[in-house]
Amino acid sequence: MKSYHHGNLKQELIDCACKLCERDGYTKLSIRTLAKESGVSQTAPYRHFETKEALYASVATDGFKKLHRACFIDINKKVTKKHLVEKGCKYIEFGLKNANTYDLMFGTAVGDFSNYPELLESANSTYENMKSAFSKLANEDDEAIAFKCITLWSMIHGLVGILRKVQLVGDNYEEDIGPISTASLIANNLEVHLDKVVSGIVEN
Amino acid sequence: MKSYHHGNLKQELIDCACKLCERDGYTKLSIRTLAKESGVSQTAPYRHFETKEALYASVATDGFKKLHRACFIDINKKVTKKHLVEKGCKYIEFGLKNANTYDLMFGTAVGDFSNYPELLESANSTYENMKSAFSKLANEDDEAIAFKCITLWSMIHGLVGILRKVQLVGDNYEEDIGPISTASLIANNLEVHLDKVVSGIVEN
DNA sequence: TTCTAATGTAAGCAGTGTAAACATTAATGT
DNA sequence: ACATTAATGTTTACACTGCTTACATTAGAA
Repeated sequence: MKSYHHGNLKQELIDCACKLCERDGYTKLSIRTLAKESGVSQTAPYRHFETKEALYASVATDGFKKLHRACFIDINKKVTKKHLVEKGCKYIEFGLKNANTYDLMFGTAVGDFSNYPELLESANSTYENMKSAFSKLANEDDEAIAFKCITLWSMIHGLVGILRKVQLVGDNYEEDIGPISTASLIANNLEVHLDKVVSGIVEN
Repeated sequence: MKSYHHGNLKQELIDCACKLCERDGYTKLSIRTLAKESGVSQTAPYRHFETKEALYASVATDGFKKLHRACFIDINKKVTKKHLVEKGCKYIEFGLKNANTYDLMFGTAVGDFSNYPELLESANSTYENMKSAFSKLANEDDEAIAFKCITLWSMIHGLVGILRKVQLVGDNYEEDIGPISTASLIANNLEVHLDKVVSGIVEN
């Protein structure tokens, strides 16, 4: 016998949404199927998410938290260039392995983050950590550091987009040197590639 | 008196779709409103676009053609680093000023470009031109050049994404030096910023 | 001029986000 | 302990969507 109240619906909806968004892309997700999945009426989710965008925001928040965990640099220990390279790789890996969630995080599905404080906070945390890391690495004023952050962040973020777009997987780069094959090369030597990039940013 | 056949429906639909996609974002576009706009029945568009994705593909194709025009470097003349910087700026400007169209071009709304040959071709043309430009600039093997292309392209593409995400417009960067304000700084000094980036890529 | 392919329409299905009115239950204040 | 309220769930319904099917009109080739 099933009780009228679910008990933990909100979290279950989020978990389920995260899974489905990542599996099929967020465009395929419907509130109705989500409700069905949790064995609840079609409109029940609206008690926990005012709009579909709010649900997206929760999924994106979850994504940013995971990204943060993947890229976190411990500021209390000594920070080296290698840390930035390594965590940059982790970032890119996250973007490639969680492509659909990444779209939700950096696309336009959630319009204004400031409508969702938790999303805003989780989205900022990764950036803040990166900024702190650069601070520890070299003693510079805030502006210079922010500059470096945005430069590196752009590079990394752009690589995720481009590497995805050229659909590299399983490509044989020996036969044809073009954008696709080169993307494979980069993807398979991410660390080397990023090392160059980070060097260029750090040493300037 | 209106004739049964429209005469130029396909092109009119594309034009209208481009306009609406850019104005409201492609998610807001419906085939029905598009049909209404052209004074034609709801299902008429399906004679020209098998699916909505096909319509998106046409809009994206149009976008890539415009991008190509904005970034084209004449290969027959001498190519300099300055050209790359300048056209890089144009690229970013295009991405920022046509943000919604840009999403369609680089997002996942159109899944596999190879289903739309014209789209594939227009999408490649910019890249090919960039590759040629790098070739003229320095005599290197194809792999090295492709590497540089992807590096620059990623940087530029990433900047579009990041600059958009931090909503820089009208931001006062004197009061508070943080990520947003720095984005403004970069956006307002794109050429200087890109010059550094391109230098790093060219001279290595 | 006839036939056919291209292009248009009408009607309808299954699915969507979400609003409104109502039902049940958990939480709270006395 | 009990009444009240707020939270959470259901039902019903509206307006909208992409797309299919069957049919109508007409332009262009034979």
